[in-house]
Amino acid sequence: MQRYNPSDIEPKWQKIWDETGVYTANLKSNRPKYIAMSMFNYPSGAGIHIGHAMNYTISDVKARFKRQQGYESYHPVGWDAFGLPAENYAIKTGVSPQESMANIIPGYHKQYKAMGWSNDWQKEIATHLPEYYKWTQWIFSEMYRRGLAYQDSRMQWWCSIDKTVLANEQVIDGKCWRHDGPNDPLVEKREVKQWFFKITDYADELLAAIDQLDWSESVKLAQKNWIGKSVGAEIEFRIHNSKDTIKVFTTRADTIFSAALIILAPEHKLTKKITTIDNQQLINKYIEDSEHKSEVERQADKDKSGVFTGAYAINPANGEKIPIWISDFVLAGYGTGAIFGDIHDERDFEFIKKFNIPARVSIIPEDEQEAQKVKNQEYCYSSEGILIDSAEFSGLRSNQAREKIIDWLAKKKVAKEVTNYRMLDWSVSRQRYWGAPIPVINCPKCGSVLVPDKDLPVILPELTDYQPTGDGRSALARAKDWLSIECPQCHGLAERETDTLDTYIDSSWYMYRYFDPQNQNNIFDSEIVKKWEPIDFYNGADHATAHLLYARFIARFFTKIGLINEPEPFKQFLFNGKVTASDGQMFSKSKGNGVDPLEIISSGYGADSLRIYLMFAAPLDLWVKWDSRGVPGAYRFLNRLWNLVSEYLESADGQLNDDDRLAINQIIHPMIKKVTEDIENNRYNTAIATIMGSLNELYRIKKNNLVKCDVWLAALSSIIACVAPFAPHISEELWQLLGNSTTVHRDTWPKWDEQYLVSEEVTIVIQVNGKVRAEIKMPQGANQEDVLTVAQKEDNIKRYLAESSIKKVIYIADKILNIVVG
RNA sequence: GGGCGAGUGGCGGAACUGGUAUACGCGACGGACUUAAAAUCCGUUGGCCUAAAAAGCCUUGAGGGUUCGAGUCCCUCCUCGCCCACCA
Repeated sequence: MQRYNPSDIEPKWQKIWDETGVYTANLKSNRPKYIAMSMFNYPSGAGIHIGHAMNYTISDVKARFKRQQGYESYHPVGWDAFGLPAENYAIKTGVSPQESMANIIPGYHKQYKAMGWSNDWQKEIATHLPEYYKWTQWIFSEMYRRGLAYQDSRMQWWCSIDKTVLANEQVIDGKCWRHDGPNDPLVEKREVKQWFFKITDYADELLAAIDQLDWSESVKLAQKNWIGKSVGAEIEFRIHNSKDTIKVFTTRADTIFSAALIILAPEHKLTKKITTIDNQQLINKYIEDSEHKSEVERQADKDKSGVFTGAYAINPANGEKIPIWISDFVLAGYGTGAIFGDIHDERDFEFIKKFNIPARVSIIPEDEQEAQKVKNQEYCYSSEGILIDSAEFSGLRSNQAREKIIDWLAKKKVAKEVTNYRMLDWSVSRQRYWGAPIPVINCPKCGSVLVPDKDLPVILPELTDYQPTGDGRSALARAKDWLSIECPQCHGLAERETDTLDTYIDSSWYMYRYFDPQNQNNIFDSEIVKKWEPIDFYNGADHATAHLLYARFIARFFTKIGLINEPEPFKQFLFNGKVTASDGQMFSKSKGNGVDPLEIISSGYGADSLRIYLMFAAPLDLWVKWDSRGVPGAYRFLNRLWNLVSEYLESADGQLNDDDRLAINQIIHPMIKKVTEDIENNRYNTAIATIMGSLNELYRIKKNNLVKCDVWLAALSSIIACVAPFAPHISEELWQLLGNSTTVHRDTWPKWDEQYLVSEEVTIVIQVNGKVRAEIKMPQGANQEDVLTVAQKEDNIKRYLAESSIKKVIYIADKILNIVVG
């Protein structure tokens, strides 16, 4: 037989799989279903890199494993094609994004196939195609019709390079996520009219459902923090000599009696109105400064700054007159944009001390000495404690007083219980070209009017100039023919909306389109989706918060409108690690340290070796440092498997004695069990290690005893089937060489036989006082007395027992005998 | 600053609910094959002690504790990584 040469067999099988459609999922099958997928890819001119190889192999192994187990297993493929890179490329070169995508995507097909991923190409989707974004637009319309999409003017992050609005999560360390280099500018704030999805309506249920998810813990936590629920009270303060009132949000209503001042965010609506003439100049300057101050500067500048407005508020709890200040550490976007400051909060404490604002203490610890220090205001006491100087609430514990004080203020109609979320509504407008146009017509008479469903999709017109207009509108404002349209309501002259939808919308529902990619009349056939939902396995190394949260939101929305049944789209989510360069640095184009999977494949090692290496190097949730010697190591393993099968095929027919038969079975069956459980539990590295170990043991046995017989055939078949999810090409080749006429990739997963999991003879470790002193062989299931009797005959044990007496014996069946002597 | 996670050979990493620490792979060393090299195959490989073996001692970031027995549980400390970061 020939030597193992991946360059021959890999392309051969890829072609055959393509032609025979082994990986085409029958969505109407009666088999149990399984769908495994990784976050879909953004096609760029660079092609796939080693990180993609990692991500997609993880879900491919899962899909293949289930397919071999007899599931109708679906490993879908699609393209997250809308987004800025293709548009920026278009601006630079004049090549339309539509054309770039048409050029780029076929290259990805080749690369995906070269990696041996078992994608179902018949159901491929791409978000930039009108047949897809028609339904992205439809989702917007449905949201609008149900009151979950609205338009509002907001201060928004603005990237001066891309000339577009950014969502909060697209601002990283004060810079645009696409331009975060040292020379890139900081983001600015601009008032922009935006479309929003009311995700905050779902905040509570999105939060509540997190605990039940079978997801990586770190991601669950990130989601919780992102939603950021906090329960407290909104308390209303009258302004002295004015009819206006200021509402503040607090989670510590129990500290209200020590309120020393009110602090407003500089952007707060009342700031300018209440400022007294004497203070106007300073206040205006402060507001102006903080507008220009970037988020980075605000954060870097931990030192508290602020200006007194000259106005006073009345504490509704005790009638005290307290000053109103402004400071940029108070965030306009959270709560009411105003707080009451008191000595029991670290930040307020700092502020009060810095500006010498009179303050007093209302919570003290139980310890008398400490209480005295707190009363002397030596440090900030922000923990729970006992109330003092708090009228009828004095003496209560702070955690109990909290609710009582809110009730009391509520009766006076100056407070109510409120829940706040860190998460804001989802800004879905983008002033960019390369996205799904928002299906809205702006009519001078009727205002915003939805494009009727029958006119969807609103096709994105091709342009010659893709540069945003710079006035805040996308390049679509230049497409005059496209822009002007008759209003569907009054039939007067109107204009189309020039904003496009955030690409996170495209990716928040794509998993459902996979089940019915060609449907022209509906977003998808609910019956099919209800059969296939939820996604059984999902993985990725990015997007722990935004994408997953938005997908969960859309799934809940779909559930409410009856399209699907499962409010949670992803049953299991694995947040896998990334691959970095050997020095731990991220791969990047600018560093030129990238590793090209296709180069490794074509260098002769093949995709199978690359796949094995990536899955073997470390547990899936750890980051892997690329090691160029890893792939050759994986290749050696596959080569050993190849050579063993070759030798078997060239050997003569024969019989094995009972001992050898048993020995081989006792290698293979535990392996099957371990590999099955490990893949199930996403422990691919130990699954591969187990197969390697078994192969090594078979090598030890084969020396004199390799003959063509049922036991060897079964052993080799099992090992090939177990390798198949990781190394699909070599296993298919060897499978066929062993005489099979059907593929190894369907219905071939071996079962283990319990009788071979235990051996008749076991090794028992003999310890004296917890230290290993001997090993003895005993029949499986021997009792303590027998083991002890045999152990006492061991020379080394005798030495230890000679001078002391046995005080106690601990026996763990078939494992350990510990003799305690004194 | 807050939260989460992790520290195991020269390296990546194993170790089930406390029960033979270092599986598997890489690297290194020795041998076979070869004119030679690569590839392949066989063997050795935590440290100390030893010519070698046996026996023994030490070893899972540091220190302490619980236990017959601790990488695993508890306490204190150190280091690293990731995420969030003035959210009232």
